[in-house]
Amino acid sequence: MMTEKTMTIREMCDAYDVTPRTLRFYEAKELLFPIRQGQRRLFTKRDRARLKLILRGKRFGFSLEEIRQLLDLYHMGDQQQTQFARTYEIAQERLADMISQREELDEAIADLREQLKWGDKIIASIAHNHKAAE
Amino acid sequence: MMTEKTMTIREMCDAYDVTPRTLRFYEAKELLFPIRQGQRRLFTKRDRARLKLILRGKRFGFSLEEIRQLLDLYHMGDQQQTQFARTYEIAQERLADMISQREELDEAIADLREQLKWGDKIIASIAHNHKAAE
DNA sequence: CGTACCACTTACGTAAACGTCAGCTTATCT
DNA sequence: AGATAAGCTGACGTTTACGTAAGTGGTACG
Repeated sequence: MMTEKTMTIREMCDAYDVTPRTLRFYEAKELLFPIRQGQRRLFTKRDRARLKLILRGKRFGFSLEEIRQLLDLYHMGDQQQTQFARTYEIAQERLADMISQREELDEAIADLREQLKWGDKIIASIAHNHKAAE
Repeated sequence: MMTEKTMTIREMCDAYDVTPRTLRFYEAKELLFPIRQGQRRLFTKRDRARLKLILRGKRFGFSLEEIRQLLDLYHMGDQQQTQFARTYEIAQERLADMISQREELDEAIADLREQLKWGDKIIASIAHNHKAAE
């Protein structure tokens, strides 16, 4: 049982391509909970997992507040079950969101592929001008 | 050939669930180009198509500026081909983005489904407490 | 022991994406 | 004509998600 490999703020920044400010900001917003060694922050495996989810959430256009709610679900080992039902609901909504988002994404990809095909034709017709053999 | 059914700003707001301010803002940012009848804006079919894409883009976490570039592609029937190559590149990048986002989304959905399964177990164990038959 | 480096806190600044309010037209109803 | 409603143009306010700078504290190195 390795005693929890922690990382400094700079290691985190390098590993996840974020700024120190960002990590401190996330801590202030209670998205991360690095432990302290004196003043210094030490990020645990748990923080790293959460950060990954945060960054992923952002790419999907979720706000940090929405992400925080999601994180509560992903973690809630120690939480009271009082609010469990509510969190569970939220999760199901999010799941539905994601699935419909995926459908939309599929559409968008198809659309864009169409456009590109159209673009290919144009390029071909332009290339036709200075058509050197081979 | 119906002479282009246009819509007022309010009709647009109702149809797409946005505020007037939002539509004016998008016009200012050159995302929409409603025609004018005196002062009033009249939104054409083209504007509606663009708005749909804008809203979709937002759900994917694109910025309005990124969306504007995408829109340029979707439309460019009248554009000069001078910058076509560049736009084409951008489109390909976006396509790649979307595809990788789609993969991530699959992952996220799978993860969340796992969590929910786990949640089901908890709910079951809670329900076990006040287990009234039927 | 000086200084170079990291990290920390506090605080003000900023870009994006609208919200909100005031004051002015224009069209419509009565 | 007066009132009501819809729309318009500034212009300033707000929230989110950080950036940036100023000043402080620990510590490792020559």
